Amino acid sequence: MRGQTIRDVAAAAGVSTATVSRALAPDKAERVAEPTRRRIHSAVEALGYRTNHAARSLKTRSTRTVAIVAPELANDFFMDLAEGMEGELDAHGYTLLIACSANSGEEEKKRFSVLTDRMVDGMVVIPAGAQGEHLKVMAVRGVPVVLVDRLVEGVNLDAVLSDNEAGAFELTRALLADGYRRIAFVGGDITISTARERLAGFGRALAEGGIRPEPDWIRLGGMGVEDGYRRMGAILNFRRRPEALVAVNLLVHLGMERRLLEDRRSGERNAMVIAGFDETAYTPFLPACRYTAVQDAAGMGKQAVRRLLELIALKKNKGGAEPAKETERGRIIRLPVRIVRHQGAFFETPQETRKGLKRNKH
Amino acid sequence: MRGQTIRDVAAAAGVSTATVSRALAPDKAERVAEPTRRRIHSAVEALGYRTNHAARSLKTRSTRTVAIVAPELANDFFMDLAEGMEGELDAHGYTLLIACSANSGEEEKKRFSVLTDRMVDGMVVIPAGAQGEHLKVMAVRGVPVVLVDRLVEGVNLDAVLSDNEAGAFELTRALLADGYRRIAFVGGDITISTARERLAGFGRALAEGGIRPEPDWIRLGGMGVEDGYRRMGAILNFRRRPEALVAVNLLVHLGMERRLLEDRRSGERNAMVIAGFDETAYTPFLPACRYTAVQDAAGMGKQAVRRLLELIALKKNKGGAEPAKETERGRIIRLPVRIVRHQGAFFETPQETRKGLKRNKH
DNA sequence: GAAAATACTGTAATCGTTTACATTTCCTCT
DNA sequence: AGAGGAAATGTAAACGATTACAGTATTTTC
Repeated sequence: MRGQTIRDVAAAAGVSTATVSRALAPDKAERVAEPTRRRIHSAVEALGYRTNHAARSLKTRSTRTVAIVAPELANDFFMDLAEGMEGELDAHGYTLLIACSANSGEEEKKRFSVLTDRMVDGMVVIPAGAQGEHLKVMAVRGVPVVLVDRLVEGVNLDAVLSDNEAGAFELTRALLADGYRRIAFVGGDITISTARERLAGFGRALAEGGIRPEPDWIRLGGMGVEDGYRRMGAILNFRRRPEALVAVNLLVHLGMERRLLEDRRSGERNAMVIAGFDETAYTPFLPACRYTAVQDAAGMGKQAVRRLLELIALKKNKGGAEPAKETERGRIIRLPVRIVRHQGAFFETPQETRKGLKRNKH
Repeated sequence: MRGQTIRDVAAAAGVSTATVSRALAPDKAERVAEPTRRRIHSAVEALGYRTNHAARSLKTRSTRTVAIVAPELANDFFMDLAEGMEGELDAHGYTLLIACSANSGEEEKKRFSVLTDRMVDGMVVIPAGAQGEHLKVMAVRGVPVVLVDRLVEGVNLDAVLSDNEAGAFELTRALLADGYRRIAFVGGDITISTARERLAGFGRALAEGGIRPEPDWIRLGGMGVEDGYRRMGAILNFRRRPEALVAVNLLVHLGMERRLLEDRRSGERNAMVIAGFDETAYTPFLPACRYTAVQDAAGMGKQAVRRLLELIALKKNKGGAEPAKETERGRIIRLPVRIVRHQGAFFETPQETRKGLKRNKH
């Protein structure tokens, strides 16, 4: 069992190793006469031959492997993304390697070097921060990279993003359409492109609705659960509270809901509604959740992989001499988000819900 | 930049390639004189040499890569597991490959063959079903495999499991201690070891509490959200309802909560509480959730990797002639679960909660 | 019908390591 | 002092594929 080589197959099929190699090549439809090909394939079958990828990689300088580098693995968005990637990769005979940057640029850098050592053909990166010196290095070295979820300052790498601006815009507009006028924006690290875009969409919707944004109601800062929790706490202390809130992302949203839940447990009856990004199997249980802008994470993974495979092919053809023409770099693919309406768990009955709201119907 | 080989390093350091190779070997502390080693390392530094893993793998027949095969990627348990694995692997200079079996044994088999082709050194598998002919093949071929989460009939592979019996036992006992007497068990595909063990723990707790289980209240069948939803529907139609429910797993639990949420939306005020397995960031929002038995998924990943690395080392030493001595196979590691009490979101105030329950304090 | 193009196959060098075996040097021991 | 051994290093043959180049048979072209 140990060690059926291409030579054994060649012998069994009565051809040379070159022919076997050609008959078995994955992408290039090498010209091998049909009968020969059949003979080779049955020899392969009979001997149980399996091509040795290490040897192949050594020669071809490619591994048919791409990596995903994410700040953390335990994260809904990431999982869906990975699942989307895996599907698309598998269809092209590639395998997925995963690495976790633990939310640190330093760690991210280390992973990159390990991964390039392993000769991954390319990588999809969810950047850990807003900076990316190390990413620039990749770009220069000519390692195919596609960013996902957010952009990084100072490097023009290809990226697959959601249409964040439109998402936040639609979300806010939906709230406006429901009659809410006093709307706040919660959370968001403004150094991160995603947060900026979403805030921009929020602003545009307000403007379009003829509403002057209240400065106090734009509570920026942070992208984590804790941040949402704290910002919500601050808002609850306002004498003049907003009726509706747009959360910058899922984690912030979650923190906000947590805070509201506590408040409710201590007897308060707040009727604020939240519009946020992304949904999970648990969204129906979020007490205040009214709208979500759902990113197509799996689709993003698929697109990212497609683009990455393009880059890989491109590089192979150009022999890697130049680190990919600048003109072709920095392409950004935007995927639309889907707005979904929810019945927050607090709104037990439509009656209660309506009662709880102070709508200013216009 | 393209192609600094070990030969270049050898030349720069004034030694032979063999010495360089030895100085750079990862595990075996090959004997190389200290000054030479230093010279080599500075040459490596100076040239920016990076070892070519494809070449190394070709010679050593190992890739320092292990794979995780899971039924689906988008799953809380899996993510934590993967994160645990990744950490432990990284510490040993290994990388993680992920593959998705899409809940199909057929697909799982395919993945196995792709992975062994890629020469992963071993794999951690969350089995897709209860059968595992293909897994048996692995065992025979001598590919190191560690199962996680559940056992598979007819193969005695190593496995890392939670102490499911104890978990269900403690969960049920906690309910009993709270005064609940009418307790049901919901969901569970009895061909799956995990479900069997949990049901057994449930039964033992009832027995110990001197309670004769009501046959109608053991609603087996399925391990998914849909199953929980349906079973819960059936239970709600009983004339004689249980006061508390033990869910076989997180998905079933989730389905049950969904059903309850709907019921509540239509005006019902049910006061049933649920005890289930695993918790997520969303657990505080689950309306009826009173207790959870939390598996240490990350810990399981870590343990699985440890055992896997042991198996890999073992195999290397024995030269892979025999497919690992039977006596050493089939080791099972059980990790304890942690019982956590929750404030289901339905129980707005302790008063309401108490009112809602028909307790039979003894 | 000869030349040129085409289709298929073979020969053998090569990718960059590892490692068995050989060699050299330098102790240690009787 | 010479044998025996240990320690450090070197030599060179693999590992198992790919592919440039070359060769042969079969068409196509004019």
